[in-house]
Amino acid sequence: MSSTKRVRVRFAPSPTGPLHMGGVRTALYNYLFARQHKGDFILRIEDTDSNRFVPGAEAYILESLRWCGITIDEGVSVGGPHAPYRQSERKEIYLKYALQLVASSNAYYAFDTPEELNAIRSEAEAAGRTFSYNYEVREKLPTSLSLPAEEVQKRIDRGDQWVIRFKTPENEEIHMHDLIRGDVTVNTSTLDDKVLYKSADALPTYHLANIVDDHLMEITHVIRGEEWLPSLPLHYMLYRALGWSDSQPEFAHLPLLLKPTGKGKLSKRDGDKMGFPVFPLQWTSSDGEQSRGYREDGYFPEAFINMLALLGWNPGTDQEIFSMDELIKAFSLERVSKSGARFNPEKAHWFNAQYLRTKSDKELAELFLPTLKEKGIEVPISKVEQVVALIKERAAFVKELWDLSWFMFQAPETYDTKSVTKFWKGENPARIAALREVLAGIDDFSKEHAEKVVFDWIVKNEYPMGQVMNTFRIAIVGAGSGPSIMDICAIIGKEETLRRIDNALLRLNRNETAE
RNA sequence: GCUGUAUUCGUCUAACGGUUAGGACGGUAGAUUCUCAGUCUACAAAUAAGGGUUCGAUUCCCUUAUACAGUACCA
Repeated sequence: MSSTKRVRVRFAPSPTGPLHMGGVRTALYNYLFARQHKGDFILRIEDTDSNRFVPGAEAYILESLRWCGITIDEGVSVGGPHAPYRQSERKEIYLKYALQLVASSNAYYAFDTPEELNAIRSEAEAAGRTFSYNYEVREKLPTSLSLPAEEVQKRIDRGDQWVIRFKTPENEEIHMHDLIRGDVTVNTSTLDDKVLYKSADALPTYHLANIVDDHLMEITHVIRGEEWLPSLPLHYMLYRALGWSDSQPEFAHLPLLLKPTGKGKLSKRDGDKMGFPVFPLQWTSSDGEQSRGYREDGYFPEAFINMLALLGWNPGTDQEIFSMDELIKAFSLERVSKSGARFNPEKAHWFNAQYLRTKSDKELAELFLPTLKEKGIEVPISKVEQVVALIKERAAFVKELWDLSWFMFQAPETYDTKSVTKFWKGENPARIAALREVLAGIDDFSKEHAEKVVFDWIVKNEYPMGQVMNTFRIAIVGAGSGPSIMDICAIIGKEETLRRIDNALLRLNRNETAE
């Protein structure tokens, strides 16, 4: 188990579309494992299915990893000693190994066409059976096991299409070990003879390419999604048949990410339906359909990563907020859960709020500036910092900052009807008019001082605090929300405070409300 | 169907045979003598079911149920 070999892991997505958050988590766990062991994190692109290739998908994967702070040591985009790292550019490597397997009787040629197989499958299905290409049928179908050698050669020479299938042994127990799940045993008779290589496009299938590349690239740990667990026996047999058992990597199969409600694993549709992103970055498919991304929705990459890390793994302590460096130190495959994790968008939201409040006022002010500019507001950055300091605990996203603080930058143009009918009545307007004169007499307009003066005045006159302050708030903000009223006044200044009161007095006493 | 994997509060999870089954998100209530938000405090909330093994099972074994995955010349 313990090896002195340098740890090398790989993330091997196939470029069939945008990388979904489950894929990002797989990449993250690989990355954390590599960093923790001072090993290498390799990015390999598994594009052996030419039919499913999607332009832009590879660039998307690269940009997603970059945004998340997952850096690639070796692989597509950075190169390395085992280049190329794109399987389509390695296609001439694989045939040799497929042939080697045929030569050692671990594989055989099969000449069935996809159409023929489909026909056999539907026929079996109609009869209530399932067709499996295995030890029971391989000698009855057109294969190099049933056909005479000359016939096989003739067909190949003639240019007939063929595939090479793995010759799965009959009735053998394969004992496997998984770092997360422990020991798993499977009987080979339940398996079928998987296609390893296809002449039609001169490309291997996933299984062969994966094993060959992992071996050639000296991968020591394969950390991948649970959907691969069923093919683990095949992979074990492949390593054995190729004579590579000694250097076979260790395996860890990660639990799946499930949708927030209902059945099944998280899918692209869920996000659109339930209002949260399933992709790290925004993605527009070829048919113009757009999917939102965590980045565009305003998530901080640190928050996204933190949330993802804890979905299926836990440190065994109560700590929940982790920087990437802390994750690298704390991560362990042993503490990865065995069962699927349902994704909870509310927790993602909470993580972002946590990260937002750890940002300095200066950082947040700078992030806020573009929005202000868009609204046509030109104010010194120092004022933006003051505002942000006051409201950052109320926000989860930078984009919420404006709704939380617009009244710090401009006077209300309308007044919330509900608040007005509740408070702008009786003696309240007259009290506000009187308060205006009190405020006009204050020189030190700091929150602390001005607030003391106002409160003293209210107490002295035996006014009801709530009535006065809420009415005051209507004049300043136009609605019943926001930070402490004197905090707002201190920021907008005395002059603006008085102006807003005058304006409210004028308009509200004429009965102008939001309607 | 078959094969495999899994199963603790609504959700993410802790407890590596002995705890009043812990924490977090979300929820509810109270406090914060100006609102909303926040914050603080409190509360509600779980071992899928049934058999074993054991002095003692969330923890080990078996059965059932349920969920998920795989069952492609896709990855």
